[in-house]
Amino acid sequence: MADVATTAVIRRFNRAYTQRIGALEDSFLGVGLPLGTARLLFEIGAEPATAQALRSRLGLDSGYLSRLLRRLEEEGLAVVTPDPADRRRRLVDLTPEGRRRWQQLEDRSETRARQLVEPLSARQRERLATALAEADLLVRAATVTFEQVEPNSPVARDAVGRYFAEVGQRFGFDPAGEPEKDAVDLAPPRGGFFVAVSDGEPVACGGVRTLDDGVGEMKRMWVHDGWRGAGLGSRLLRHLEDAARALGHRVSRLDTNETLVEAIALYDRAGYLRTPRYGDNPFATHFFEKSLTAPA
Amino acid sequence: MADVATTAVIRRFNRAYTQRIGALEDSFLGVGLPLGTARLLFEIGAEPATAQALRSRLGLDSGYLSRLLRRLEEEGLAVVTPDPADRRRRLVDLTPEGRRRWQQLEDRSETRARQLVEPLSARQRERLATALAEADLLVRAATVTFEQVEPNSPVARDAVGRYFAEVGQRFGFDPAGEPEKDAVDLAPPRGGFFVAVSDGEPVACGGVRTLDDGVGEMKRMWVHDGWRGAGLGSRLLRHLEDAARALGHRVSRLDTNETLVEAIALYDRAGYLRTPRYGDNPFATHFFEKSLTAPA
DNA sequence: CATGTTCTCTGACTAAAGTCAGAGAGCATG
DNA sequence: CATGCTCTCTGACTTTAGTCAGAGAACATG
Repeated sequence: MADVATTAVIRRFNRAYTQRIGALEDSFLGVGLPLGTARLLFEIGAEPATAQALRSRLGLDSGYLSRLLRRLEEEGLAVVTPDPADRRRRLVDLTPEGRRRWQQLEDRSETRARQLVEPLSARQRERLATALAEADLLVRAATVTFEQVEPNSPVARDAVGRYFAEVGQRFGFDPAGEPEKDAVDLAPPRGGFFVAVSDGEPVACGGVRTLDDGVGEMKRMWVHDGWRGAGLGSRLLRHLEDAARALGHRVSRLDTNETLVEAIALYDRAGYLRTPRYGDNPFATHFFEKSLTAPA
Repeated sequence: MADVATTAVIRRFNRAYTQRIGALEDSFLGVGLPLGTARLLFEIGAEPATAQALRSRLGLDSGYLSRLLRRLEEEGLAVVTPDPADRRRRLVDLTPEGRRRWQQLEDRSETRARQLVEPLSARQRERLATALAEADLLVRAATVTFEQVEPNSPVARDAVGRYFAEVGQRFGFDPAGEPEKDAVDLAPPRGGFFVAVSDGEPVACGGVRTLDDGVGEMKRMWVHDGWRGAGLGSRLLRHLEDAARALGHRVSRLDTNETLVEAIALYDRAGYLRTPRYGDNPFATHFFEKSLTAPA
């Protein structure tokens, strides 16, 4: 029933908002380009890329994209050059004139947003910003997905690097030698590593490895601090548990440091039970265990 | 600067939200109708209407709408009949089959919304609902506009009826004979009456009349109780002051009852000063006055 | 009841959006 | 270096979306 209420609010909001802000989409109009072309221009401006990447970002047919690019070229707004690394591919970027047009789109969008809040008082604007930021966080968190990656892939190293930085700061964890072990332990066939990426930035990660036959361990669980309180941690944990089951684990263990109180609370909530020390992690002060076969 | 922050939040939200929920728009797809046609179907289903009303709701060209309607008719989804009251007009409604399709769109939208919140915990859903409801209120309030109407038009009577109901309840105001006076006092050339309508419902109203040469009075100021706290009251007041200036008023007066504490606070904030009783309104306990010519 | 107005519809367009089937260049591999 | 694969491009479409200029019926008014 909370469900029904929530979806009703969402839908009510959507109707009203898109009607009023759908106007924002119109901001793509009025720069003398048809919508599709303007959207492409905007996307290139946000991040120059290969034709292929643009196609997947915008979900376009390759023939169609080709024509749109031609049009932008003709208008002197974009340049398409062969990628030196692979000359089948094309690199697309904006010309100075194209960037000027892109800035126009930006300005237009900014103006619309300003017009929207213009009738509101400072306090109301603040309330609106707070509400939208909260909604933004929750919606992003709800739609983020966990991808399995190699532990030594760039995105994984990025995420784990942030994790190390944080635990280094909080309880002096020393990561010496750890990445090398992870590269084997947290990769198939005896482990797995997962990251959640939003807008190109890692926002959470975690891995699972096999300790013993049927016994696994969760490692490197981390959630971006701007993303805490949106349920990413428990989703991550559930995801890791599924992965552990797929690896044949019947029991899952993990350790943590007493300074990570949010993590400890999370493990408690998720049904992990305190257990005596296992292993020789000198930084761990708390140890947990959970059966993965018990009925939820 | 609060401005910049607010617009940044809005734009960040828009990008993320439309990307994820823009999916919601897709819900118009996949029912075997092109987007425009589906949108029309949806609109008819929400409230059957004349072709004219649909045209203005959706902003369509009359020739285009005509063709879209023809298409819905051919597919057996809608019926178009002459309006008995004016046989130039056409009434449009859905057939049972059309209503079934409409329900499909509804279900699809509901499903999307449910999928969105599915990964969230109950508490997070509640937070999301609260945040979106707050944003919804503020955005609606910010985009509502005041329209001048005749004091005895249906929409004005509706709004004033709600006002009377409320002040009747709060301090026993008796509206006997008032509507007849309003019909003259709050209409051009010596007055004006304004309502704000959102989704077909009046959400605020207020009028101005001429007491004396250069002296006006604000009357019937009311804000829907679901809409309080969003700044509608002060916007309404500013709007009425503009109208008063247009009528040549240099001074504006108003009275109110002590039970209406929010209204009193509003008048204080807006620069109205307490003044001795004027007129013979037996229900008024507080009297205010403000110069409309003084520099803001 | 003549005249102007309102409302819907049709015909005749144009531009945008999107699809599909190759062609051709460039790369990767055995 | 032949073969298959990947990536982009072109040509030849179809469908949507939207505009514009009347035509014709129905209403409103003097």
